[in-house]
Amino acid sequence: MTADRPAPGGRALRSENRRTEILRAAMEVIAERGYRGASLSAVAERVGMTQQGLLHHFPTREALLVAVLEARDVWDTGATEDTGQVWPLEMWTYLVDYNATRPGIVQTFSALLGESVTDNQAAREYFAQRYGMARERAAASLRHEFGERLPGGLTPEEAAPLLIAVLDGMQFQWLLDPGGADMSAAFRSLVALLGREPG
Amino acid sequence: MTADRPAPGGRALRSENRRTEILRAAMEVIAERGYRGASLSAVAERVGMTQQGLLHHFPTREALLVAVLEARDVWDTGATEDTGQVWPLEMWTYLVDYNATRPGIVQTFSALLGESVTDNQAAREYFAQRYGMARERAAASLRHEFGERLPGGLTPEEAAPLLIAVLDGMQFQWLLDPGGADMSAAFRSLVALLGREPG
DNA sequence: ATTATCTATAGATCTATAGATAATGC
DNA sequence: ATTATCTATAGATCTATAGATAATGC
Repeated sequence: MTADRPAPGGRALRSENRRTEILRAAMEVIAERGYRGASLSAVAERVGMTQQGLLHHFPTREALLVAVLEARDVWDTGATEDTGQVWPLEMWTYLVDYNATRPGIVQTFSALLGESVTDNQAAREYFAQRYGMARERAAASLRHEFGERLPGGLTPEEAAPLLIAVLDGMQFQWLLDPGGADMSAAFRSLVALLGREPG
Repeated sequence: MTADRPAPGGRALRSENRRTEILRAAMEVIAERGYRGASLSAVAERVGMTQQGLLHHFPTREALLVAVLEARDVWDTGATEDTGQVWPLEMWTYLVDYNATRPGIVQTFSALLGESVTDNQAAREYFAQRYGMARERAAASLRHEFGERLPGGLTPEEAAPLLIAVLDGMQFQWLLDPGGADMSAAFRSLVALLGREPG
């Protein structure tokens, strides 16, 4: 539908569109087979070109993976990153609800997370850095919302990893059994636990 | 050290030992490269045999994966499964502490969990069933420990997925940054949140 | 001229089958 | 006889390079 006719605009713009199509296809194939299983041919076929043609846009397979990871960063953290603003806790709830509407992308990144603990260096660095930032951001949100002391005597820094862990852990439970595990409800349960009289 | 001399016992016993060696090697290679990346040759080389020799013990690559998954079941759930006994909540804490002493195995199963959301049917079925059981078991533990009402008005069934999610989510954070994320501490924090006056 | 894409292909793998050989245990 | 293991090999892939061809835009 989109790729049939030549796109308008100059060469550079058309090439950019093509890259975007390839990235989308790569994410689909990674969701289905993981990065290890995502061959260049499989991605190329989905875009309607040859594997060698794909390598014109991404010179190596690794470059394609890195581009996928960077693409996620762009629309996931978006503008908030630069500004350094504190996310209200509500923003996290919104993020979970949003993720619940796009299982494909959640699946892509859950598969990549799994591979990041193996010898996939690009994925490992990406996720290691990402989690560091996520924990900091979560701690800031919790402090902003609840102050220095949370229930159970927890500090925001102690509770932050829990918040991130619940997000990730629930993604797996949900992907494996969408009817049996409710990401949004689980996250709200955690917020309910945290949003009480400190003690 | 162990594999150099012929093992004592009959043929069947020696074959069983061999299978065990192969399984251990397979888990190591899966930890390093994921299941997709774990070639029969790589596993065989680690045991000191050829890939074709390995296929004598496990007729297909898939059979080897299934055996790895079953092996985990044996010593993970062990005897508790059959008896149907309720785990005290302390048992979960003990499990986390134990896992913190064996990063290799945690890595193997985190990698497999990642692949389970892709088209790896054996892993998917294994983990889907495993999580169903884990949530039930967690709910029973929570009910036994805290009764019908937990803080935040949560029921044991609502809190159970959180407990499992924190276990899994923290494993990833810990594997990616052992110094920056403390699995045991995080789990204890969750227990602290749950073990308070219900409201 | 530059860019996008293709055909051809080298060089590495990978899984699995076929069949030979050596060692073991009744 | 049975079991464990090996050599040889078929048949599929996979990534990446080389070089040709067509289309685009200054």
